Amino acid sequence: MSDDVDLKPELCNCLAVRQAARHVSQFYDQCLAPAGLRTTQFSILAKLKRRGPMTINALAREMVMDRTTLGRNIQPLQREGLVAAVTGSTDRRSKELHLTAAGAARLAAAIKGWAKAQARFEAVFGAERSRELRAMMRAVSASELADDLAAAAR
Amino acid sequence: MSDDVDLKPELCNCLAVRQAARHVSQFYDQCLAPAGLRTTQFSILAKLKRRGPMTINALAREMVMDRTTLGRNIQPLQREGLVAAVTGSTDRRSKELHLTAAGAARLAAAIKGWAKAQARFEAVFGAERSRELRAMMRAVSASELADDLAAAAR
DNA sequence: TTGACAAACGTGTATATGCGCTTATATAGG
DNA sequence: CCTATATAAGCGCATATACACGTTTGTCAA
Repeated sequence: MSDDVDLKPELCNCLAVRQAARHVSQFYDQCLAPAGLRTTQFSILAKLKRRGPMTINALAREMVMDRTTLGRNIQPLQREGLVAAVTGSTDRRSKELHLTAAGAARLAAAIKGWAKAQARFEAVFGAERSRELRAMMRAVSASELADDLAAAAR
Repeated sequence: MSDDVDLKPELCNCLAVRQAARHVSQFYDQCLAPAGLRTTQFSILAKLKRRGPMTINALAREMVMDRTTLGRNIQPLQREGLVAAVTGSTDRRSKELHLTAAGAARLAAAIKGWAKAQARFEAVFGAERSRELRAMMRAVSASELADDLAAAAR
């Protein structure tokens, strides 16, 4: 054997998911651009709409996103007045993120673009296959990959 | 009906893939960190190893990545001498990316970490399911989502 | 030859991503 | 009450991502 491991990039699960994410993100971004939102921003507003006010930590967990990443992602939204961050009433360390009226309006305006992207995706990929894809992605997002790592470090 | 579209983030194909990509990337990044490489960097070196010297455009296409993104991603690799960029011999506009000896060495050192990540992923997710996942992701990456958009703009 | 067009790449700008470290606040134990 | 510890969030740093625009170079036809 020439190498320890035969280096076939097409076997890398990480690369596969990242490439797909780039491709899909570009498409959804194009569809949302007329409304002045990126996909990440749309997701944040949609979550807040559906779940109501949440702290940064809680929202970050739901988004499968680092806390500091979310903290930075809300900055453009705050600047535009789409999201308001208020100090928690019971815990003054925390900051509750609220969807503003302007935020709800922007979200409503963007839904057309999102629905278009979604429809196109399912037309190309198939509704059933799309369901399978989402289920698989959810399983990946929920998988506890790093547990082993922590154990090995001990 | 309350809304034009019922706003269920769990139906968004884009969000599902992005979240999975974040989660998996973090894990692979942790496994590659001891070798001093990010997953993107590892992918680039691996591609160059397997395919030989390539131009920025060609490599970007293969990575399902914007040309300018790749151009910036190779900067840290150039700085560390892992990749060399030389002006194309036949076309002086193009730049051929070459894996250096140091780059090959770094790649070899990182393969252990990658194999560990890969093994852990397949242990958690299953080998067969992982194959399906990669096939699905490749299909997504290859799908021509934006064609419609260009047609609609006409 | 030269001028129009296309292709390859770089730059400016903005957002996205996460790690390590720090600060402010809460909570439990003594 | 006060201290040790845990938790919420911010900041510095570096990389990742892509669009709009500009520059250089190649190509082809008049």
